[in-house]
Amino acid sequence: MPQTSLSSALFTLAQSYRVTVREAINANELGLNALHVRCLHIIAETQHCTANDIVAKTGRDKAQIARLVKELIKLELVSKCADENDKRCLILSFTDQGNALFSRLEVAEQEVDAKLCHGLTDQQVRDFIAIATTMIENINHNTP
Amino acid sequence: MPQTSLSSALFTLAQSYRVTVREAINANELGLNALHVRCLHIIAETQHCTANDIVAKTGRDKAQIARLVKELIKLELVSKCADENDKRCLILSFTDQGNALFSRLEVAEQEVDAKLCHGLTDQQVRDFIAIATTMIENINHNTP
DNA sequence: CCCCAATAGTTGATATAGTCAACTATACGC
DNA sequence: GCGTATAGTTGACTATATCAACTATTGGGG
Repeated sequence: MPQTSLSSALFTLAQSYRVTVREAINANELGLNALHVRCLHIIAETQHCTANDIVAKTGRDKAQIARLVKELIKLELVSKCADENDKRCLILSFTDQGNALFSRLEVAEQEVDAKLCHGLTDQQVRDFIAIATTMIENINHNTP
Repeated sequence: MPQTSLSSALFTLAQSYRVTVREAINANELGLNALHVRCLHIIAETQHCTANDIVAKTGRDKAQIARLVKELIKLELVSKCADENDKRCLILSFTDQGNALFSRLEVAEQEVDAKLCHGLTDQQVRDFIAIATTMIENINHNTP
């Protein structure tokens, strides 16, 4: 069935994406969900990453992030250690296991992305991301 | 912060969208969530709409839809009545209240959409929807 | 130096959303 | 009529998300 409106396209896509990522991830027996994956990405790309950084970048509730991080630590993918200068800050970093898993994860993600972008040109994908980014900014900034 | 990858753009957008719709809807004191809204749209645009139609169009679990519809009925926005030819099918239609609310809803949605699309051309929005639709098809169909 | 507002993180309680499986009632082919 | 498929409902459960209260630390005035 064709999607006509912006809202239904977005909504359907988000739902489908969530399901697909979950399948891909379950298939890879990693035992993680899409938000775990986002956290891992953020930890990977943020030097000196704290829970608060994740909250800021995801826009999620800090309680949710706290529990998520706790799970990652219990899975021994991530470890935390207090910042020397500010002991309130707990810096998150990958364990060896975490690094290994993250590599596998990147492969799995590329597969999902490839599937998602099947039949689309690179330019279309770039445009899509650019427009999505604009929309995100529109939502976040113009909130009068 | 800039969104670079497809997955994070999608994920962030879906999240932001959900929050914004919820705000818009709460602000309008309608007491409905985004899925309620989708259901109302589907009921509006589908002649002879059944719960099953909603399941098909949303891809959600039928249990979830059953409960959602029950809520809409309790709110007296929608009524259901058995099909004469097939009494298993319960056809959903708006009550007068439902019609009135749906009109208000359309206005609220247009505002969200307008905000979302601020600074984008009509062509960009059309392209965006088209690409999103392709992605949805990619996910749903090529599932080998 | 000590108090205090601000910040980082944790936790409990609760709400919302999504999933699975079993069940009822009707319909249709044979 | 009988089995089977279909529409919808329900219960039990899991996962996600949110709110508010709490601890521990920090840095800045007085």
